[in-house]
Amino acid sequence: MTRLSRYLLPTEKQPPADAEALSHKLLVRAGLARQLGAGLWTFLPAGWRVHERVVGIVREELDAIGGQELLMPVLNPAEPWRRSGRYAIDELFKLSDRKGSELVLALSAEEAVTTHVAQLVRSYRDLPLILYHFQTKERDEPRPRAGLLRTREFIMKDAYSFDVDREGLDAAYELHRGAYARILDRAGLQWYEVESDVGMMGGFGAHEYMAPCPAGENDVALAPGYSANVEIASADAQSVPLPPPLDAPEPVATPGATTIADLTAALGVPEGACLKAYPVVTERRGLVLVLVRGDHRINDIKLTNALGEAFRPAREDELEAIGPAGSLGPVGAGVAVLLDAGVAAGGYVTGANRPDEHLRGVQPGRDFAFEAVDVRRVEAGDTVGGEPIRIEPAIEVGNIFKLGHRYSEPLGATVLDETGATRTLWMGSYGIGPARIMAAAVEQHADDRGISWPRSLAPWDVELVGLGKAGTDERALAERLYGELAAEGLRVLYDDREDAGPGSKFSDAELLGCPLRLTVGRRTLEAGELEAQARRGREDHALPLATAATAARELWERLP
RNA sequence: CGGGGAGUGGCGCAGUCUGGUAGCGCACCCGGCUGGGGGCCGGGCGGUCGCAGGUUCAAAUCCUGUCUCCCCGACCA
Repeated sequence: MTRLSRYLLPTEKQPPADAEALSHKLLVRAGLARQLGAGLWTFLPAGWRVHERVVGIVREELDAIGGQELLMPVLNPAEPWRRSGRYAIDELFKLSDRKGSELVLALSAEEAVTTHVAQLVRSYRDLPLILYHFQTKERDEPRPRAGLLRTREFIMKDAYSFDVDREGLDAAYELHRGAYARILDRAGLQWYEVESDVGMMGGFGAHEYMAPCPAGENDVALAPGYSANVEIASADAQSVPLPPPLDAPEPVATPGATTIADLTAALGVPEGACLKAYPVVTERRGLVLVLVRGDHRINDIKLTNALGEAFRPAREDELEAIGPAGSLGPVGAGVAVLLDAGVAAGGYVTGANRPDEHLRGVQPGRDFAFEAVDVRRVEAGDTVGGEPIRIEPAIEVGNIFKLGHRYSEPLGATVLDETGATRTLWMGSYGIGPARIMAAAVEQHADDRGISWPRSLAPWDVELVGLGKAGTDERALAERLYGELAAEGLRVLYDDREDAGPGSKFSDAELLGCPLRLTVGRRTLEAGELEAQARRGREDHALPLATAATAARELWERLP
């Protein structure tokens, strides 16, 4: 019997002073988690129960697609990380042992799993293979934040697929998409699968699983039939009213005007009729001028992808070749020009590359050559396929990547195929964060009284609140009911505390958020009915005492 | 890494400007009452004021350094 009087469930009336995110406040207040240091969290007993319920769901669905669970160490030799090139990652914790051997704390397990597979799997007949584990990940985050949402140490389920060919990888990827959909549905989350950036070393295809909530760190762009991380989202080109075309660019004096806002004020044209010039420098291309419409913003990730390499903003001294900052333009710039696809044909106001002067009537193609790119940040109100886009904050609870040969190549994971030829394995990697699923569930379902767990994640199915003093008839009834509920297969938490009044017990139950609350007090005996309240919506039900346990189970089964 | 804020009992805070016996609420312990929405009465325990150095007759308070935590941004393979 789980008695609250003997259970470590330290609830608080007030949230931690420095907590900002709702899930951070509630997980602490409800006694589920406590912080040990920046980005370092302890799951208290009740919180760990929730975490392990998420783990159970993930495990079932991974096993169902043929995944095999194993366990690889957190502490890794540095050598395979050097071979894969990931030793250079800043987020990677590095250390050495007493002999001076270099070690790292794994931030995921591609190196470990690929090293093993390279040794153990030599034939195409051993494939396809999906391996996964639940293991602690260590990441030297520049800024941990928002309670459990971004931590330096966390448990992740990471799965890895191995196939002889691209088709095999595609099939494994699709299996995981199905499993992830089932996992997140079962966890009771609202979620989106979005296209995502593959990162600098990621591979060639990736999706993220996003649970919308205010504390989310990512923005997702959503429209009917479209969902993408804002990092890579694209939108239709919009039209903007432009002045009548000119036969040739015409200089205009713009004393002191160095920003788009200055220009619209000085010339009486809308922001969208100006072109903003952003000078950047890359290793291969050198100085490049990137142009977007004046009312648009550059998306750094899209620009990096368009360039195919990293970039940095040009320094003041590097601009002298073109013109003064504040009046940069493409005409006669003498450097390569990238033009955002959001710029429709027409005449625009641009910098003249001379102080206090701009050009109007500048037409892309006629007055300067350019390379067309899509580098602008999508904004709410943009359209895609004619449908309006909305942008929502969301927390990333999972991601899947097609890695290809990214790790199998450097770590030598190959097999012989049916013709005896050596084939480099095609890999995929698939992550999911149980603690983030937990926090997202809190964020999505909480109300002003506390957490409201979906049935699938709740630490207990039922919280049985016993009122009155120990030794009374109502307490005897409560203890008898506990046994009957357990016999119905329900997990029950019994609030038997002597030192808490009814108000405290109800408040704590609502804070903790078990789906069903049953109250046993003097009234229960007098009325011959058991009061049941569903946490979600706080709807009351009266259950006939004679069949209360069965009725409670049936009621519970109808809850979300 | 840039900007901002905070470290005073388990939690939330006041006191710092203007140096002079370290306080409040909750929690906790003991006793009693109460028993369907964080209840009441009485009595208690608990703090080298993050750390180090300095100024001073005297430092939570002033000065210097340092550590830690939070928020915004950058970053996030």
